[in-house]
Amino acid sequence: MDAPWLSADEEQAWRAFRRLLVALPARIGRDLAHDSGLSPADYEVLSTLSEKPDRRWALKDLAAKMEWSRSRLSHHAARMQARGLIDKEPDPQDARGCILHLTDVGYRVLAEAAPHHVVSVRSRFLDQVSSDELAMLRKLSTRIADLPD
Amino acid sequence: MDAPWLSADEEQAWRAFRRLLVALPARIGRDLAHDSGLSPADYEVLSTLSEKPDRRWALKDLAAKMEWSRSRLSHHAARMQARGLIDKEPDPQDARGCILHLTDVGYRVLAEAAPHHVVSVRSRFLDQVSSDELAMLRKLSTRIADLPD
DNA sequence: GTACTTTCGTTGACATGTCACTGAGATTTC
DNA sequence: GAAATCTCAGTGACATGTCAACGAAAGTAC
Repeated sequence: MDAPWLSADEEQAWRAFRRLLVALPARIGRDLAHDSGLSPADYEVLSTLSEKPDRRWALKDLAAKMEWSRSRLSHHAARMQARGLIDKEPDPQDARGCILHLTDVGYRVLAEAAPHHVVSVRSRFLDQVSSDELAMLRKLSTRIADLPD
Repeated sequence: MDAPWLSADEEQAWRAFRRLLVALPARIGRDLAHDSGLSPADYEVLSTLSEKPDRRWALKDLAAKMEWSRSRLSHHAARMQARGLIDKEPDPQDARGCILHLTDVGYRVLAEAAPHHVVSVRSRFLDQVSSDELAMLRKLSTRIADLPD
């Protein structure tokens, strides 16, 4: 086939980057589970909920904010509710809706997890890149992630 | 808590990079499934197998090469075998062992998938970064991925 | 206000990956 | 060469995520 192909440089860069795409989240996720018993998904839900002053967020809005499907968040919220990390309230604005609320337990778990997680992100990622590299990576990440799906 | 925390720059860079970590594999994986009916894991197995002249690889060596657990590869190979993409042979060197072999069907599926996949990787990733950025990304990725687990 | 359409959260079936364990077969040690 | 140890592939239970449905409730058009 006279397919479009990758140059040696592109091939090696893509391979190296793919390794990073797999290894970095795996390592940070493992740290998180070890330190706090939370999955990366748990942490994302808890930390996003905690951003709102009343620790409440409509399911659909939280799903949109995290770029999750509503189905995924519905499943995950059910599991987190069973563990007491969040609870659900009816939405007074919309009888179909559902408000997720970070419980005190959830907040304490998050508060305990956060500093360990920051150490993990630092040691496994931030400490390894220069500020120039970090700035470039940020621009590049935003540019690519902002492309249409 | 007087926890170690992230600066605004670090925080934004980490957020942007996390978006990329999620979005890029998802998009390329969706393209792959749409174009070829293969998952990213399928593609990685097929393409790695195809690198050997005889299209054969011992399960443990293939798992090590791809940095997968043997359990994961065992499960995945069983599914791929059921679809006729690969088959399994006893290892003449080691009666515990298992040789995975890319079938003709698997090879054809890979050959059909590859050019589409290259287009996808190009349009969603390579075309979006300059050669300087790509070189930096490669160095940075290798440096981080090579850290101990 | 009544039908059509859209949105919301949930559900169930399914695919994938992890983990702990197993039995068969190598390898090492003495 | 027998016994202890390690390695290999496979397995089952489980957690997570996707997808296509669904019923209920809003929103829209007429």
